[in-house]
Amino acid sequence: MLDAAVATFARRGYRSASMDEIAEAAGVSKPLVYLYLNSKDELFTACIRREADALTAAIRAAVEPGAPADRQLWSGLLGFFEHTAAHPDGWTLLHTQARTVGEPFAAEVALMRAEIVEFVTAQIAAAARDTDRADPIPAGCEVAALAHALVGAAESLAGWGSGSERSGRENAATLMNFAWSGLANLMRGEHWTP
Amino acid sequence: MLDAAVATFARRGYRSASMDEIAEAAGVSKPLVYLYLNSKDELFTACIRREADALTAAIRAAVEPGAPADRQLWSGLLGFFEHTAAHPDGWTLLHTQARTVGEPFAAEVALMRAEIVEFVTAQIAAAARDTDRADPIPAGCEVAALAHALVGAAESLAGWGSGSERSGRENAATLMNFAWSGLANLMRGEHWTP
Amino acid sequence: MLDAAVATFARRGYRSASMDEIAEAAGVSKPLVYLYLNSKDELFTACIRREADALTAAIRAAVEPGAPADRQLWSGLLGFFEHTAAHPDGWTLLHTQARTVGEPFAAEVALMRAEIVEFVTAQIAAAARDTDRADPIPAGCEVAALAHALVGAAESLAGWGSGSERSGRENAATLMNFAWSGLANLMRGEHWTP
Amino acid sequence: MLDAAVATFARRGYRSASMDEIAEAAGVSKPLVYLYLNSKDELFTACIRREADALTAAIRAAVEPGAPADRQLWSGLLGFFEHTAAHPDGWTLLHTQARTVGEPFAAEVALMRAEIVEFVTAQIAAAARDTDRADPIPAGCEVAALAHALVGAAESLAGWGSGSERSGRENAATLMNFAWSGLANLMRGEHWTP
DNA sequence: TATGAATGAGACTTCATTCAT
DNA sequence: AATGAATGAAGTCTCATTCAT
Repeated sequence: MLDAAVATFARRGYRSASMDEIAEAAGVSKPLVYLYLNSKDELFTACIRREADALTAAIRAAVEPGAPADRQLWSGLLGFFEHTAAHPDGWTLLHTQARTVGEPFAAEVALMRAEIVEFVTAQIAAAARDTDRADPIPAGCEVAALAHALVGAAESLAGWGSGSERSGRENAATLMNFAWSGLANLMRGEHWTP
Repeated sequence: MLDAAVATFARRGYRSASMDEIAEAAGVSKPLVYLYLNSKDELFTACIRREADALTAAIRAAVEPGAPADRQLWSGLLGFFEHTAAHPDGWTLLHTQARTVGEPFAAEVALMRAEIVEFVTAQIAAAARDTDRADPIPAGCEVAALAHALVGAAESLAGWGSGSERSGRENAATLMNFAWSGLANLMRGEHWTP
Repeated sequence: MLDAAVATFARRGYRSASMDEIAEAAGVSKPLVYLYLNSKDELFTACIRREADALTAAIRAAVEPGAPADRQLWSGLLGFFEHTAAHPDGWTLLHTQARTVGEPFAAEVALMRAEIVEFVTAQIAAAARDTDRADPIPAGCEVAALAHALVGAAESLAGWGSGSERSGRENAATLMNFAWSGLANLMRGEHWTP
Repeated sequence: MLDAAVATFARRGYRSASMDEIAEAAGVSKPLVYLYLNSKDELFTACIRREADALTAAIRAAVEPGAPADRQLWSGLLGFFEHTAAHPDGWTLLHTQARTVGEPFAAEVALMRAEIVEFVTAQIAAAARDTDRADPIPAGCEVAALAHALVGAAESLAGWGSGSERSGRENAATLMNFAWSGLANLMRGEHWTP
């Protein structure tokens, strides 16, 4: 029943999706939906919560805990791309729809995103620690900004990949080449300056 | 009048924003809105179109046509970050709201985004041409993917910057260090492999 | 089970009381309610009928059959006030709720009220017969009207008494002083005229 | 428009009366009703308020300010009976329907009723003052109780009169004979005791 | 040109009522 | 005998859209 709701919300948005539509997609009657999930709000929250948990669980399951930072980031990205590709509706719900409805829902998603950014930040910081340089990252270019940029790039590729037939491996490899490699330079002291 | 519509749509979303609200925010009567823009759909389209044009124009105005690729990308990013920071409602409309409503509107935004991706792609390709290597970019890591990743990273930083007080220069510099530098490695033949 | 229904109907009204609520208050499942009493209408009717019968029975049990008219009226009023005070939900159901729903139910209550009015009328008529005057009650001031007035006064005191802590004896005494005494004057030929 | 609402609410009750029904009775569309009176609650409140004001105004207009107490009571009763007979729906709304819906509405009506009881109380008290007896009314039989009884009797006759064709004069005369005359006895020291 | 006034259509939600067990 | 599970029908309210002025 949540499956139908996720699909409908993802395709039509919170406001445009009607409870009639969701109930029909689920193959049940509308009052039944209200019996299990008490209101449209609660239904939407349940959908978000389920998809967010599924995504973070997929990422957590993919990373290899003890591995070096680049290896961890790589496997996390792989998990991310594979899960979003396998659950496009869920991904649309989280990335596109939930942020437009209002505070309580956006906050739910922001929490999940913060968790992912946190993970990426930790890997970058770990890599920075491994360098022998005292101050590996230049001013105005904080780790958090780098992490945000990386996550944004991943989100963009996830959305783009769903159209064409890009594999998760390709997307993850692109990001590692693109970003991680840039980070390495940065930490070696090679900045780009205008 | 479009200003009021953009602000209202950005803050409340397409479905939640009522024509009453928009008319009141514009300080005119509702039938007048219908006189100039015939329906809610057309009004929304007009808003998207105006904001999209403004953003692409700002970017175009910022780049220096004859400059080297990295310089062009840098100035384009600067234009992007400064315009989105100066017009947060417009940016929210394009990035957050327009994609949730449905095909015709999402397509409008996709067109604009394609134009930006195109510009970035061109700069990367130009940089690749300047290299003396025969095949500067490895398979599965097409230029388009790199461009998409870069644009996504920029979008993410734009949204993030609005919360804190990050300047456009900082965001642009972060991206150049992060991404361009990675590209340079790539073109020198240094890949990251799992 | 009827107890729960009476309490719920009295407190919430016919329409607002839901069958769920009643079933829960009775501590049984909803289908069981439908098994014994086939519909909400029938359940309500059964409640009314039971409370009406209980009230008339209480009054009947209170009056002393052979006593003089004033004594009979007094004891009947006492029975009325004591029963309504002891069963406030039942009284609310009959007096306040049943009349608001519509014809079939209001008629049920009207029947009970007619019975009470009838009893009062009989006492007034008996008192009139005891007078030696030929025409003890003036035109336009029929016995039935007097009885209706007396019953209305009693109903009003019953509702009022439930708020404060008035005893049934006080209420009954008030009415006897107020009304019966006026009747006595009337039968002695002393009218009030504008 | 309020006329239609009063009629519908009086006949069907608050819960059973649908906004569709009211709008149709008023000969307008439902949204128009919502435009002027914002919700069912507010509409009901407006109806109650209007009818309550009309009734108290009618009574106030009927009494002759300087007249003796019995004369004032008589004319007040006359005003009451004539107004309720002329506006049976309004009377049903106030007396039967408004009390069953819930606190805010019942309170509105209770206020009006308190005003009427207050008026009656004042007349009885005035009459008591005119007596030369020190303590004209026996214990347990407070003026307030008498007033409540009298008002209840009037309400009962108002409801009864609407069925048959009793005139307001007849009803008022009945009450004066019935009650006022009893009061006179009371004040002369003639009690009824069991 | 500009608007006050009006409405058809559709949304969320509730509830009396019934099966299958 | 008793109930968990399910639904058709109906109700309150909102909103994009249009006239008459």
